[in-house]
Amino acid sequence: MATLDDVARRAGVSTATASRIINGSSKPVSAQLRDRVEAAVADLHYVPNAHARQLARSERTAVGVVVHDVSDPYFAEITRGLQRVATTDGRLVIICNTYRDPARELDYVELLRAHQVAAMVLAGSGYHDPGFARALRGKLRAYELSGGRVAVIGRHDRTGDAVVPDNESGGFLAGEHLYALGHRDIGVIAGPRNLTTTTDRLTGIRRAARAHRRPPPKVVYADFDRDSGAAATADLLAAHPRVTAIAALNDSMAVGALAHLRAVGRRVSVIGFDDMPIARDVTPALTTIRLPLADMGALAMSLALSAPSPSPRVERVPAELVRRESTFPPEE
Amino acid sequence: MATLDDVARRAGVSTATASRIINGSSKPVSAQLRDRVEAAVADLHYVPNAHARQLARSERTAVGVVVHDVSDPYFAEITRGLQRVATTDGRLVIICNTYRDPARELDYVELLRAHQVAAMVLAGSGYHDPGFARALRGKLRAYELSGGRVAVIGRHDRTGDAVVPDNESGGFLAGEHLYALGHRDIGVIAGPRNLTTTTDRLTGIRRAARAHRRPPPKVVYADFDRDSGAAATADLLAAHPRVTAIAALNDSMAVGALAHLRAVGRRVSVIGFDDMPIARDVTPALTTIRLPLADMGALAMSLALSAPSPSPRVERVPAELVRRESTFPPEE
DNA sequence: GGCAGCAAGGTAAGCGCTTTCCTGGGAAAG
DNA sequence: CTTTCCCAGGAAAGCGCTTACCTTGCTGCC
Repeated sequence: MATLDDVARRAGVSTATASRIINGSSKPVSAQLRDRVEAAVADLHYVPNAHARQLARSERTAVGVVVHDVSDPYFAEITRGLQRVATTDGRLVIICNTYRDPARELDYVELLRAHQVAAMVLAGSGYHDPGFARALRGKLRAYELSGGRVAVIGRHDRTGDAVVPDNESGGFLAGEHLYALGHRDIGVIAGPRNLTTTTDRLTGIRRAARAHRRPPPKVVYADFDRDSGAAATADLLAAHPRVTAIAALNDSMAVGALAHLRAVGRRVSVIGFDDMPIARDVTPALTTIRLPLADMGALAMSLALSAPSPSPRVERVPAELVRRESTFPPEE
Repeated sequence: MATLDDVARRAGVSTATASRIINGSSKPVSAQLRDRVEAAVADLHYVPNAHARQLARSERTAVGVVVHDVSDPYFAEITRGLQRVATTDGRLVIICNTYRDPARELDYVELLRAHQVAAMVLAGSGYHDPGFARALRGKLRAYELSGGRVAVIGRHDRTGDAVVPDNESGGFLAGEHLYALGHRDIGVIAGPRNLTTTTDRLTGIRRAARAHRRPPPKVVYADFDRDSGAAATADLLAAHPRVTAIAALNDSMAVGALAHLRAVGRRVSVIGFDDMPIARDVTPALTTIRLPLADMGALAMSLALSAPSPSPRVERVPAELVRRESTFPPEE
C-alpha cells in the first residue's frame, strides 16, 4: 500500500507539503508542486490510511449503530432514517447486529468505543434485566465521559438522549379499536417477555380492557417474527377458542397470524403494530398501529450528532391507528 | 479517553508489559503485575484505541460491504448472509449504501480502502456504463494490489471472485411458466435499464418467447420498488390491454402490480423474482423465481475471506421456480 | 543598504499502540 | 564460587499521518 512517504518522495517534496496538498490545507503551495503531488497521488493510486489519519488528528468521524438485526424490516426502517442523517453529515456508519444477545450488545458498545466513533445509537435493546442494564449503563457512561455521544431508541433504563415511541398508548389504541368494534374476548400475540417493547404495548392493551370493563386479554408469547406469530396464533386459538380478535404486538407476527388464519379458514380480526411496508400488501390489508420508524431513526441520529445538552432530551413519538381491512366487528 | 500509558502508569509498569497483558501475549508475566494491570484497566474503563492498534500491527480486521440499500429486502437478505459469515470470523462489518449512485459507489470503495478493510463485497452494482466500469475496475485493482480481497455478487464487468445468480435462466423460467400456462401476450415490468440484473432477466424472458414462437413481450421500465411497479402496471395495461400475464423482474414490483390489479379489479397473472419473505404472504401468494439470497451473501463473504486463488472463482447460483397462486391460465 | 515581514517549504514531534531488542537478576550447571 | 542461561520486564523504534514551529530567500520600506 502506497504511503504518504512514497507520494512525497515521488513528487520530490516533504511529507508535510504532500499532506497539505492532499488535504487542501489553507497554507499556500506553488502550483508546480501541487501538480507534481497530484500526479504522484494518481500514479500510485494513493489513498490516505484512515487509521493513521484518525490517530493524528484525533477527531472522531464514524458513527455506530447497534440494532437487533438490520434485515428485520422494523430495524431496516429505523436504520434507513439513521443513515440518511449520518451520511448527510458525511459520516461513515458502522452497523452492529446483536440478534438480541445482551452479551453481544455489550461487546459491540465496547468495540465502537474502541473505534472512536463520534456517536452511537442503540435501538431495540430494552431488556428487563437489571444486570445487563447496569453493565450497559456503565459502558455508555465511560464512553460519554470520553466525549462520545449516545442516543437510544425505545425505553432504556438510563437517563440520556432518547427517542421513545409511545408503546403504551399504541397498545391502548389497539385494544380500544378492538373493543370499540364490539369484541369481548381478545387475544394478544406478544413478543419476547423481557423486552420493554412487549411489556409496554401489553400494558396499553390491558388498560383498554379495563376501560371497557372487560377481562384481561389472553396473552401468548412469541418472538416478534412471522413464523413464531403463526405458531402462537395456533396455540392461542386452541387454548381460547372464543377469541374473536387478535392483537399482535408487531406486524411480522400479525402477518403470521393472518397466514395461520387463512390456512385454517377462520375469520378473526387481527391488528398489528408498527405499520411496516408489508402491512398494506397482505390480504386482508393489515389494520395496525403506526410508528414513524424512519423518522425515529433520523431523530435519534440527529440527537446523537447535535451538541450535547446539559439535560437529557427525550423525544416522545406518538403512535397512530391505521384502519385497514383486517379488523371488523365480531361475527355472530 | 484513557490510554495505554495511563494504564501502565497507574499499574506502575511499562506500556510494553501492559500491552502484553491486555493482549494476552504469549510472553510470561508475573501474576502480580497481571492483577495490577487488570485492575487499572477496570478502574479506568480502558479500551484500546482501535486505530492505533490497527496502525501498529498493520493487520486488516474489518470488512466492507457495499450495496444499494440495506433496508431493501433483497439486499437485507444478502447482507444477512454476509454478516453471518463475517461475524463468525470475528470481523467488524462496515455497510455502505450507494442508493444506486455510481459516484457514491466509487467513493465508498475508496473509503473502504482507506479504512484498510481486509475484504470487500459489492452487490447490486452491475451498471451498463463503460466509464463507471473502468473506474471501478481501476479502484478495485489498486485495492487488490495492496493485498485487499474483493468479491462481487451479480455480473460485473471484471474478472475476479464472484457469485452470480443465473438471472438469464431465471427469466427464461418465468417466461416458460407463463407461456406454458397458455398465455400469449405477456408484459414485463422491468427494473432500471442500466442494470445487468434487468437486462439479463429480460433476455431470459425473451428467449422463452422465441422458444414458444410468441412475439416479444411488452416491456415497461420501473425502479425495482413497489410503487414504481404499481405505476408501471397501470401504464402497461393502458398501453396493452390484451396482456393476460405480467412478469415483474423482482418481488417488490410484483407486489405493486398485485396491488394495482386489486385496486382496479382485474385478474391478471403475476410472477415475481427473488422470492423475498413477503412473497408468500401477499394475496394471491406470489409465484416467483427463487434466488437463495442469504446463501449468496454468505458465499460471497466466504470467497472474499478465503485465501486468494490464482484464477478467479465464479460461483453460479441457479434460479428456481416457486409456484404459488398468482399465476393461472388466461381466462377467456 | 539594512531590516522587517512574508511566502513557501521543510523538520520533527507527536497520536496510541505493538514488538523487537536489550538488560538485570536469578537459577541451574560446572 | 563462577559461568551460562533463561526469564521477567523495560526502552525505544516504528506504523502513517498531521501540524506546530523553523528555515530560507524574497520583496518592500525607511
